[in-house]
Amino acid sequence: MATMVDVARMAGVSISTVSHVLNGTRNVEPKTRSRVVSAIEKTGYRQDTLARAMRRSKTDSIGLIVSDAGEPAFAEMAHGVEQAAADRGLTLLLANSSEDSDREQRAIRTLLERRVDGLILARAANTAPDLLTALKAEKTPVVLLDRLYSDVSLDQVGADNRDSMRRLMAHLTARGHRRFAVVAGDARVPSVAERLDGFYDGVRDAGLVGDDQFVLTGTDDGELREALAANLTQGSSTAVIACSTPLAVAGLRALQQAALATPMDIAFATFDGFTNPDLFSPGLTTVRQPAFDMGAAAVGLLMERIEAPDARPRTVRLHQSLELRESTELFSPSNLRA
Amino acid sequence: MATMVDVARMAGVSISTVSHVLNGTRNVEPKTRSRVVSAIEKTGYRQDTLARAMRRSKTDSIGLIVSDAGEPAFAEMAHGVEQAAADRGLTLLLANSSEDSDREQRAIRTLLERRVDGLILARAANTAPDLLTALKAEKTPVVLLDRLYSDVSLDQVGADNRDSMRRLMAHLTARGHRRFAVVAGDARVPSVAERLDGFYDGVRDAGLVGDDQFVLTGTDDGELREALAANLTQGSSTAVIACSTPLAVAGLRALQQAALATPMDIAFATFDGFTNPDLFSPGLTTVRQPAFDMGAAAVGLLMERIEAPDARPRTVRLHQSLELRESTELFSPSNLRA
DNA sequence: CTGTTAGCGCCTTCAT
DNA sequence: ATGAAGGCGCTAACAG
Repeated sequence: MATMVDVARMAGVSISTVSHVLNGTRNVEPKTRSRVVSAIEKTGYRQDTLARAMRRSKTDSIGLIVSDAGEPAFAEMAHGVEQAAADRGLTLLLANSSEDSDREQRAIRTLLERRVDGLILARAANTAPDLLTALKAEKTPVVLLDRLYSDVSLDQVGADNRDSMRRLMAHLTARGHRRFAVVAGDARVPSVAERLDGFYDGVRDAGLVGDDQFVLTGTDDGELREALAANLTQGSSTAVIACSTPLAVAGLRALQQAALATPMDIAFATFDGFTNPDLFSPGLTTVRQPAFDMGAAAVGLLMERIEAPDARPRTVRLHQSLELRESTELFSPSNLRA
Repeated sequence: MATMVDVARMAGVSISTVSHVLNGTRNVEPKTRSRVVSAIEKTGYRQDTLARAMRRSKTDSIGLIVSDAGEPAFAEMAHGVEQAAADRGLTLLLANSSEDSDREQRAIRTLLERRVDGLILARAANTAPDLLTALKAEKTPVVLLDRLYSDVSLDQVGADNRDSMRRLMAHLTARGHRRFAVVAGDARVPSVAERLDGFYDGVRDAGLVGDDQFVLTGTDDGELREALAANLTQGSSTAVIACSTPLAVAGLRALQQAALATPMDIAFATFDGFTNPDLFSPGLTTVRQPAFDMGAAAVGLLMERIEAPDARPRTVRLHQSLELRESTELFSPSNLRA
């Protein structure tokens, strides 16, 4: 592999001249420049990013750690991050913690050792709180993605989970629903907790009692499905809300298991469930997360943070759209009473 | 940030000793080692991967370029690559070409400049053939993923597309189907071409005529959908096969557009369509691609190539499972004739 | 407008 | 069992 020395020798100049035409960092006479350029082509020279990064102490790369690369929402966030990074000439280092705080810890360390210019973290569910404070102590800028904290002074990008759930609840309660089954999942995950807050907002808005509601939390999707099926079989709820893609799957299976048809027997809605909720029968009412844009926004905040390390940290929440479809439309409990 | 010099000074040893305890690369007396270890902890020293990589000319990282990070299949391959890489202590650099050969070119260059130890490429549809030969000239090992060549001496990991399609066809022709609509997409994509080959295999197996079949190729999903809807409205086909996730979406929409119900009016099958094809009504017959395993296998081949640069290139094809569901079961053309 | 030179932090051969 | 020192390829003063 040719180095700058080879180029310099062939062009009959010093390596600093080569460096400067490469980076456009000072004027060089047109004809020497062209000599250098043709020498670069002739030798097939390519910059060694490693040496360059070491010297400049800047790698032009960012790291992204997601908690579950298998979930469509995170895949799409990663997509957005990659795009926004590439647009800015940054390379993306991707790691997956698989919801495991140890793996997450290792990933953080690895990426930091690789001297990424910044780090975007969609943290695992069981991350120890002090990780964040440790992270703040690093000089590497960090942006939290999707899973936010209320009490941490870091840049964050999330969605308006609480408000979206409240809007969904307004829709459902307006149709007469009074008893809900919420398949929430891991309540340690902030986005889940936010959605639950929104749920109780909606319960209160409608003058209902929180204790009457069936809220399913836990990390074992199979157990959640069983518990939901049992609840549904008893006819305890008239509407089901699933809070993620895997839980939407679990929810639909529970409906099958309980032999209930949507929307005739029960209403069904999902948070961030499927990419094409309209293709289901019935079409699924869905709160859609702008995952791609969230990823892109995280890169934006990261860049701003790098520019201005001491600016006040910001939390950005993107709007989720509430898409109403047949799964919550055709049926309302009043039908039953009639 | 502490460096080895700081650690060495604090421990009262030379930096070479520090290096050797760090890498376990030669014996050091237990008590000096422990002095070094505690100095490392006290200083919070962390290895600088950049300097290390430069010196060893080995980055412990691999690059992955996918043609469309938005497609679930590629997201899942990326997931598999990440996992397999992390298991081996390798960091993943991810780039997305968005099916654009220029972006792909740039991504390759970028990753090569970052001196990845190896490169996995799911190439774009319109990649110039000479790119591959150029890539072969590089000393960096390359593995082709999903989109293979028959005439290139590189390691490759794909799926048994041709055979899978043939099996799907056997299933359909056994049920009496004679006229098919295949939503193929971009025929320049090798995996698509392989599936078409398998389709014609199946046509021949059943003693049918290829010219009677309706094969839709092209890059504009909207156009494909319209053309399919037109074909279906005329009742020209009794079974539809969609060759990718976006085309499965287009296909289902075309069915809606033509006001045809599956499986009563028409059979529908998809290659690599949705993650949970059983949740659709009716359940969708699907050839499922082992995307995660393909990604992992690519990392495996890459590692072997790095170990043995001169071994004979291999092409690995993973098995796709044919999942039969109601969308091709309940209806058969003989019903109509009866 | 161009060249010389000192490191960035680390690994590794060569001494001791 | 340990140290000294060269150099990986590059950028950025500092000199002319």
